[in-house]
Amino acid sequence: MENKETVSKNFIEREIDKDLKEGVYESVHTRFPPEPNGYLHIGHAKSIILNSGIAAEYNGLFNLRFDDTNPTKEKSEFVESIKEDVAWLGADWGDRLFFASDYFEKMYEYALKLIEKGKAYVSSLSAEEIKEYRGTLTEPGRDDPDRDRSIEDSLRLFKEMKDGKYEDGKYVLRGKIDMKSPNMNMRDPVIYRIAHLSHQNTGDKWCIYPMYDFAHPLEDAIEGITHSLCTLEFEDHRPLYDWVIRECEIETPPRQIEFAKLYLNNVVTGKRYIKKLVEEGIVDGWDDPRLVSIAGLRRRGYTPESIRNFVNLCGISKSQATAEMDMLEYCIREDLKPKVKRLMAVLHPLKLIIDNYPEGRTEELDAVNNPENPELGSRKLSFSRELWIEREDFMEEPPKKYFRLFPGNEVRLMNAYFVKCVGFDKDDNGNITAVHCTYDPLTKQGSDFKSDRKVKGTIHWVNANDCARVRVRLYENIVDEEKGVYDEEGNINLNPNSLEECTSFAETELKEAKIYERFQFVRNGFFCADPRDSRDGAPVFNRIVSLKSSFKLPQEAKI
RNA sequence: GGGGCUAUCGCCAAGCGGUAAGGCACAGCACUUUGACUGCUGUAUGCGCUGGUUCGAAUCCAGCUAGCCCUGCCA
Repeated sequence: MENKETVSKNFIEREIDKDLKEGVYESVHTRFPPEPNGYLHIGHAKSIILNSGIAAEYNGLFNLRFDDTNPTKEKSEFVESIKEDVAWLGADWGDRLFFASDYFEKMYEYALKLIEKGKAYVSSLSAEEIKEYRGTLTEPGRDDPDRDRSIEDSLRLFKEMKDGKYEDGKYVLRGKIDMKSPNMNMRDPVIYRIAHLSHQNTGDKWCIYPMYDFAHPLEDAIEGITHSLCTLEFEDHRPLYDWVIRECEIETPPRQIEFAKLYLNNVVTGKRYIKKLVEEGIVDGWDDPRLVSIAGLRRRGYTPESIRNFVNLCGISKSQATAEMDMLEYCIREDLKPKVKRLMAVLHPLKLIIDNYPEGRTEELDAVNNPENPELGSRKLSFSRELWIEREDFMEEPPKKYFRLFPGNEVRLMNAYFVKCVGFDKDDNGNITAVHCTYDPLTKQGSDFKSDRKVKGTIHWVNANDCARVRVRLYENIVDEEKGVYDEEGNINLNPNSLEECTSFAETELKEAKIYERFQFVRNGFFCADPRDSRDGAPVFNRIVSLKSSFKLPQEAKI
């Protein structure tokens, strides 16, 4: 179900075509370089799918590389979760799983080379002083007092930094470029810093670590990356990227191309905010189904195909894009439509009594699992005098154009009979407790019953005497749509109704639902069971997407 | 006297000098054993603004305006 009909190429593909045509590169090699400091979210999915997709499209290679050059933020626990998510999305890195930290030795040698060429020097300025010397956006910076330190001195000092002779912050290695550059990144960027910390991959072997701007181009070069695709905020870094490549005299220079990040409307994506939600126990964790982390989407029931399709649908450009949830939901609907069984269940039950159906009698009915896909087979349904139907499928006083059950009206019970409402029971509080109807045996499903009797509504039901009790979690938007995601103080607007768990009834088949197996049930949703959401061994179903309904109840109508 | 990038329908997005693709969303009709799905129809005389070049401009030029990013020993 991939949208392979790429009518026109995106701007990155056009650039690559040009490079290939001009012989700049002979083949294509891309990479996804996450820092292992957190969980992946929908935004990362775009990069993963773009990078791996480009490689596949051009018969090239794709690497997964952990950009672990800062031990203060990285943890190995994230490495596994990232690998899992990338693999789940279908990106294939083959045997090319790398760690930037594996190149520390080579990077160190390149740094030595820069010092020897007079292109880098050891600075003894403090962090505050460096900031002060850097100038501002509108004022040029001033030269570092150590800028003209001799090559021999810098070499000695840098080696001593590496040997652990100095405490954190004492010295720093800086590239010698241009303190007056309008591009802040070019004002003698720090290239190496001292950090006496245990690294998740290299342990205590190093106490100096390269900065991103120095490390990243070298990582790309070492792996033979041709096209280094990253997000827009690195555009200003490209001159520095190219500077490193040039000064380190890389024979086959990789090329950095930037694209716009993907944001989703009305969802919380900021790591800081998600962390707060997790810490305050508002959500279960990083994989809470209400979040758009890859793990959350997976648990919520999204398929990798649906996410890939979504990313492709969004497209690649350089203008800031905020996609709507509707598009993501469309993609999961499209993907699941032909793949899942369509079972029945009722979320908010109301008793339906068929007055003219013999008491104690039970019959079996056949039901096709998915009319669009015969391969999914059929199942048996049990039918008897008392059923559960959806509360909103009955109205005492229906508004105009309501064509489900109301006194005097006839509807079809899906996969069963026509049924005509003949009355209803109310308790002392005026609540409807049961609906009475009569059925017409001639209208049994599958029979060749024909008549000019038109029935406009078809409703779902389950046998009250033989059905599964299931729990369903209904997810609403995690934020208040009216107010937007954040208020003026930066607090998240939480919708208190973002999660509703209700006890419902479903076909018995759902009781033994396999993990991650998806069903389409009740007139309004796709559902998915996740092992973490099980209660007493029974699966809890998550409603992941609403189907569209063109009938909206009037506001004042009561159900 | 900062620099870089972006600007085409409510949301994405094609277009690359020859007279505005497509998808999502929305609306209407038809069909229907899910008010779903499917099918058909409709939706920018307009491409941030103002000028200019041209037979012809969303596309080229000039000047504006708005938004995003950059002053980590983060990535």
